[in-house]
Amino acid sequence: MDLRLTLIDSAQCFRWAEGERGFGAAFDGRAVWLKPGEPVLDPWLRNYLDLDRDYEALFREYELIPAAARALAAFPGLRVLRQPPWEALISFILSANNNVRRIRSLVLALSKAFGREVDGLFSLPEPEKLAAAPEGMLRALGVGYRAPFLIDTARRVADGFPLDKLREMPYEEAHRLLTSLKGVGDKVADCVLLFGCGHWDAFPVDVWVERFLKSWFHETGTRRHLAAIARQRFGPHGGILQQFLFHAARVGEIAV
DNA sequence: GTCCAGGATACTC
DNA sequence: GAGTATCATGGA
Repeated sequence: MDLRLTLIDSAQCFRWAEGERGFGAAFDGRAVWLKPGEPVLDPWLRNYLDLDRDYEALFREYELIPAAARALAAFPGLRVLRQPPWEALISFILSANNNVRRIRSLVLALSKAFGREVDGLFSLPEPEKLAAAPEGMLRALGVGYRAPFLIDTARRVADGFPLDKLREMPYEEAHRLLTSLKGVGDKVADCVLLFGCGHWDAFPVDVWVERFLKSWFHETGTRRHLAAIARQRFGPHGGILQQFLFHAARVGEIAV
C-alpha cells in the first residue's frame, strides 16, 4: 500500500505526520511509526490499515464501469482505513465547510491542547476531555462555529452514546443515530460509518462527489438523493470505490 | 473584495 | 419533504 497517499493525501484521516522515522501517529498514548516497505505484524495496526482485504477482487467488482476502473487503476496503493469511530467523528465534524489543510491543522491543534503527548506525537483528546473544554478555548484554536458542536457531541459520547455499536447496526439505524449528534449531518454520518465503522456501502457525498456523480454518472438531484442512489448503484463496497473516485476528482486525475 | 473548502443548522415554504 | 441564509477561518 501507498502510505503517503493513504495516510496523508487521501483526506480520509487528518492526523498522520511524516518525518525521518516514517509516518507517525499516536493512539491512546501509544506512538505508531510506519515505514514504506516494512512489514506490519501488529494485529491492531493490520486492522487499522485494513491490510487483509483483497483489493484485486474489489477492483474486479468495478472493472466494467469505465470511470471506476480508471480511478481504481490510477491509485493502486490507496486503501480505506478502519479508524476508531471517535477519530472519524471528530475529524469529520471539523471537516464541514472546511478544506483539507485546515482540517489537518485543527485536528493537530485539538490534540496538542487536549491530547496526550507520546514520542513527539499527540493522541486525539478523549471524549471526556473535550466535553469539559471551554468553548472560548476551542474557538481560540480556530475551530470557529464548530466549537459548540464538538463539545455537545463529546458530551453525548462521554455520556454513553453507543459509538462502538454502530458497526453491528443496520446502515439506516446507525446513520439515524449519528445524525442526532450536533454537527453531524448526512455526509459526516456517512464518513463516520465508512471510515470508522466498517459500513463499506456508505457513500459520503461532498462537493467533489456531487460533481462526479453528475458529470461522470449522469445522476441528478439533492446530495441526499445522490447518496442513496450511489449506495444502491455501487453496492456493498461502494464506499471504498467512492474514496478512489473522490481522490481522482480532487487531484484532477479525471476531469470533472 | 469575492470565492471556495470532504456541510450543518435554523428557517421558510 | 425541498430550497435558502448564515455560520468561522484562511488561502487563492
